[in-house]
Amino acid sequence: MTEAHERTTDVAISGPTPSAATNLLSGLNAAQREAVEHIDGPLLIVAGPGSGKTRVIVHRIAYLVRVVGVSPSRICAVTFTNKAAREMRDRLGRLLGTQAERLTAGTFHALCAQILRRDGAAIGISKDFVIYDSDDQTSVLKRAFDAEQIDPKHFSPNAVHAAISRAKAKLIDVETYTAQAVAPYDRVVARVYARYQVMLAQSQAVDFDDLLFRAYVLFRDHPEVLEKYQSRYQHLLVDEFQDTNVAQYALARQLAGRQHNICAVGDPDQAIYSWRHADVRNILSFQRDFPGAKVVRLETNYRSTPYVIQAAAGVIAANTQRIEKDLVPHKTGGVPVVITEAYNEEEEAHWVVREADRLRRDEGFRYGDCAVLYRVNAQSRAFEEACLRYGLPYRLVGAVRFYQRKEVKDLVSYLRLAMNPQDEVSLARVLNVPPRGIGQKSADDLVRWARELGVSTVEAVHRVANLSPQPSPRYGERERTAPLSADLTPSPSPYYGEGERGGDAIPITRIARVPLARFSELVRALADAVTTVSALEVLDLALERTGYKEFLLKAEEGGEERWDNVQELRALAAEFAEMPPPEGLVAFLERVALVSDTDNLDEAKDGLTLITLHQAKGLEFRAVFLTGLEEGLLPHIRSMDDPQQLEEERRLCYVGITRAEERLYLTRAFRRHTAGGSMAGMPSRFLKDIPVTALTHPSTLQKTTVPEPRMTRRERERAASLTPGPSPLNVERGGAARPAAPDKPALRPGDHVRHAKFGEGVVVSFQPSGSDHEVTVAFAEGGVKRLLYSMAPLERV
DNA sequence: ATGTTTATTATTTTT
DNA sequence: TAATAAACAT
Repeated sequence: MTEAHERTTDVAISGPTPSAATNLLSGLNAAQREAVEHIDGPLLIVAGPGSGKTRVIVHRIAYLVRVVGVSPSRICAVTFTNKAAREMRDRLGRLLGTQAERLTAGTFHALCAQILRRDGAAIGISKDFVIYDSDDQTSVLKRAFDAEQIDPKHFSPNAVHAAISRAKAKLIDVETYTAQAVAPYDRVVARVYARYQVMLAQSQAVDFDDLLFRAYVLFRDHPEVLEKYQSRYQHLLVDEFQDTNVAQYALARQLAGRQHNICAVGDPDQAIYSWRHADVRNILSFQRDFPGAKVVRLETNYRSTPYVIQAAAGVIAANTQRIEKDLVPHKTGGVPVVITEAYNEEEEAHWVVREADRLRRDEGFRYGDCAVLYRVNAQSRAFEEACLRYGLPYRLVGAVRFYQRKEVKDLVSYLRLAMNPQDEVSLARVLNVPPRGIGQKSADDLVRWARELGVSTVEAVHRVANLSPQPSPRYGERERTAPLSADLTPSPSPYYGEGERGGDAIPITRIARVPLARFSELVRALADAVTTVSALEVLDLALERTGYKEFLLKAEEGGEERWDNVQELRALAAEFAEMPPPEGLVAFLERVALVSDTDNLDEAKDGLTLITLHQAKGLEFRAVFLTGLEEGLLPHIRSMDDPQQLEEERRLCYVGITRAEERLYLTRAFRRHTAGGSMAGMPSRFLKDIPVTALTHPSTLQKTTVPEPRMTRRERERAASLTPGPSPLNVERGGAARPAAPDKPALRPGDHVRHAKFGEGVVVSFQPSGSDHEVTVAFAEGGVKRLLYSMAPLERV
């Protein structure tokens, strides 16, 4: 590559910079430079939080391209989320321009889907295979239990599912599993596993785990295919390496080939997905499997203040199974970490929301600079309610996932069915949606009949439809028919057999024939459309022919909103309109299956972010509220009896703390509503590992003291009863309870008010609530709202 | 085929 | 407790 060419493609160079190399290395510290400049052979980057990891990755790729002369199309970067892949490409685009588009960047799953789509035929995978998500998996599993006559009350389907998933993540196939299964429980799992795989094959489906497993098998059994990819990708990069599983690591090794140009980036202290079979030991294996690997440690933290770093270091240092790693703060100054206790989760939420509002008002923060982190999704509720009450905007991440919504799944199922009518899960889902007179009874009969004939369910649908060339106009009329088996040639089913054979003939006359005939027509029409029109048009055809819009809007419960979701899906489908008929739909379905909701976090909107600790990985915020620091919640009760899991909880806490750039608040509730009652929880053990020096600041009134975890529950109760006064809400704001907003006159029911956001309304009630007043207002538009008097932007009209 | 009652079960969830 | 699924009755 010539110097002149580099100049023209590099948007980052604008001055008289001597060369691409100097330019790409400037502004990097010594360790970062070392990582960027390493070209040949294995490289392991151990990158602490906020150490400029992404910057190093992006610069290293740019360096390979611009200085070493590697074509971007010969570099493969594997990330853990689609969002991370997109970010990487975007940032690379700023260094390389349009060239960056030729880089392969994606998740392991997306990459494997692509490989299997292209070369899966070698191991018997159809080009039209469908990807089953966890809901789909559950429904297959249910049928597998049924077929194996295993009582789901006896063996938890969830546990069996987890066992199968774990096996796949460890590259254990059905045969091996069966051979190893000795204990009665394992034998049950083995049976279900076998049946489950057969059912997936029958539907031409693969699940998430299969994407990895099958790609591995393809490479293992077909060296010529592997060779193709090995020679294409000269350089391989794996991000978030600490959270890869055995299958993913095996794939990485296969792809790295003999050249061993593999760069793994990770941080063992941030390994938080072992429950999804990630194995931190991959980091240790890396150095064994790639002897002579260069190891670079990035330990300078550019994100957080020294106070935050101190707190983080204190927490993580208590882990025993750990490679010591220092975090050196680059920033100076800052504000101490605040620890606070609220009486219950409601007050915890109020306190947090108020403080976030104060940061915005007094300290130049935006709501979007603040995030509330919690261990379990259930905690989000209190914060959501508090935000609503204060009229504070918020962004709730990943609560109801877009692609899990009923309406979206329904329509996606129609598209999948259009593409691949063998897809049993999708067929079962849409058979009677919207209701078309095919009830549970008819559906069951249909499926039983299909089994008996050894054909797929769609095939059975078509056959039923053909039974009556001129469908009787009156549905439900029972007529005698000629024996069905005569022209239907039953054949022994490879999947269902024995038990069902020789039983009574299925009373096919009772099957809702007319609706089935119409459904058969619909499936045919959709299947035809697949090859002739775009994904969007297929979707619109499905919408039109099913009357889905009317169905949604009629089914009241938030029909409008659900229709909006459909529109959103249409918008996504429109993005694939350019592609020729079958590929567009395939690509669309793949995107739907492999894209997570976190990707759609709307960063444009200003609002307090409510997010789980797991989802917060990789993000950063100026102010972080790490909530629910109680024994049983963080660490979670289900992790408390296992030292390994306990260490993971600690890492989770560490991840949370290190999201903070400037402000860190650690909150807990003395009492919390949990399953069936209210429990007083002890302060989290992690709190006592936070050095006092991170908490104290001479000029701050630190009302809350460092927690005393050794106090018994009784003592706590007593202590609480002795101080019934001000809630922590007021503690920070002057120490004593004070009447809320004394400058405002009280409101009375019947008063007319105007709210900044909700418009005009009438006061319904005005009642004291703690140190404040709760105002209930009926707004002309926007319904009845409960607001906190001191907070709500209300004025009397 | 639909609404009503009872039963069940409740970590995290990048794909 | 509370949310949802399955079973049940209408």
